[in-house]
Amino acid sequence: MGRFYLTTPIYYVNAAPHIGHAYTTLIGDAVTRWHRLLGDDVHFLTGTDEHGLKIQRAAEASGQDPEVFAAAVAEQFKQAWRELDIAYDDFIRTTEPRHYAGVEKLLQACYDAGDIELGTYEGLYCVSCEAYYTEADLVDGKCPIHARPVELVTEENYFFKLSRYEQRLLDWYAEHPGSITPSYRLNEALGFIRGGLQDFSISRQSITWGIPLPWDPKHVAYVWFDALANYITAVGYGTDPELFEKWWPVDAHLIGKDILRFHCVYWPAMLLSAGLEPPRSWAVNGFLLVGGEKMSKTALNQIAPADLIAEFGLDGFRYHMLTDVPLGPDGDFSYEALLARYNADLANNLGNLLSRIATVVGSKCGGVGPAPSPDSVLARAVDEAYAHAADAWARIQPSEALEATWRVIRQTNAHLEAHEPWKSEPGPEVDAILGDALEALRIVALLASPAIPTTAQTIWERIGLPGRVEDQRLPHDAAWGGYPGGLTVTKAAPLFPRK
RNA sequence: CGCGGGGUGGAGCAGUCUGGUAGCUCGUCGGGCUCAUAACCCGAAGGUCGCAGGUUCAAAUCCUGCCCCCGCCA
Repeated sequence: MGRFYLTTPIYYVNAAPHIGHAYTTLIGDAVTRWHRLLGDDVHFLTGTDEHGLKIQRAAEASGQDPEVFAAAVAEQFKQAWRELDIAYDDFIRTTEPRHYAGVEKLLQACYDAGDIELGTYEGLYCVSCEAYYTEADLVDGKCPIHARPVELVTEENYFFKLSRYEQRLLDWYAEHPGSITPSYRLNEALGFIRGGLQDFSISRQSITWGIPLPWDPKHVAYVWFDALANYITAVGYGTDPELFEKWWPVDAHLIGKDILRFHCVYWPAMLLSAGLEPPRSWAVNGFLLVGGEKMSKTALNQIAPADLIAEFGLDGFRYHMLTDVPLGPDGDFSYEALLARYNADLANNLGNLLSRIATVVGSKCGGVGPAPSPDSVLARAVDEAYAHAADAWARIQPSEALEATWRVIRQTNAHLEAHEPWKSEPGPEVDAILGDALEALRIVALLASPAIPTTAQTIWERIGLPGRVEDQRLPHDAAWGGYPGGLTVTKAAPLFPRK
């Protein structure tokens, strides 16, 4: 029991939500649901990043105020998360007053610490990246990422003196070696730091769509300084000291490998400068690939979660995303994998198990579920699965946790096969076997609920259990023997019809 | 010699740190069952663990060299 604060990146409102956003957000949702089951006081934060030149221009192009433009896209994200049953506790938008207040305080704190200084910057700037490039970076004189022309920009900027933090960051990571997972991402961050850190520009005069610097309002905060701060402004930095005291430092930032540098180098340095603690951990996931190919935003957008949900159900989609895409390496999304996973794990194993149990309980026990036997061989299987799953959830590895959980389902199918209760006359022996199966199913529903909350609740009710799965408490309610017996078991339509 | 990760039966992965009969899921084939969503259970085939050397009684695992793939380099 404790408190658990987890964040997703805040998503930039230049694009509508796509399956890549959904992937990261689903991991956060499942992991925080697990922590709620543990009884932790959970805070799950997501949100939108709404400032910057790209948004300013996109808004102008569509003839809208940036506020209106950003608000519309932010609403799309909220809608997408509703459709995926994302149980976030807070959704921060960088245009909110609380964020302005917090960013101003953070800027001022770093400025007062002497870590922000005025300088001049001239460089080749890509509007899409909101980043400067060197000649060597360019491909055919154009931005290597967007293949768009860069602009020569000269302006007076404020710089954050990141160069002063090289040793402090190395020292901090030496004391917190497990803070970045997978561990090779820590190596990347360390390699980057050891390579020498350069001060980075934190303000722009050329932009109006942003947060003005408190001591020099001609300048607007550079988008990364602004965006990263969301993790503290959302929990009261600058507005509610008591709240901030409760939640900071964050337990885990969920990030993509593309933003490792900003999150694991810039961000802790900014926090140290402001006298705040760095995050406790970062979990870095790879990109979502389609058919093994790195995909563009356009390709990402062509995969509509809504269509997949219509075909496979919300939990079918959630399960696939959490199972087939292990956190760390690049994941591969494919329709074929989704279909195979759905049929094998959800229809054939989990769904079919409930069906066969319900039928036999109906025929051999009059539809009343018996209690399990205390010394069932399944009890040990469940204990092992719980231990493994709990460990995996703690390491933010949903695929591993679910794999451990699904082992119980296979073992329960085998257990039924070994004793063939459908062949026996009703009696204590049959009751014990079916009680064991019902108990295994109860615990599976509980352990799988962070991934497939709706289905877990349905199973719970079909086997006659009262209340909500989400109100159970781990580890107590995952212990063998919790199914009381004497409950009505309902036979109904398959949970996951085969496709 | 920029830094780092990886190459294991058809596919995706574990095992490598702490050498000792190569494990898991899917797929394929055979059998069983017929309670169940043509589902479930059991069994089998299939790998010289990237290549070449070395250490050792014994190497996927340790050492050396090479090939290939990938990530990071503001």
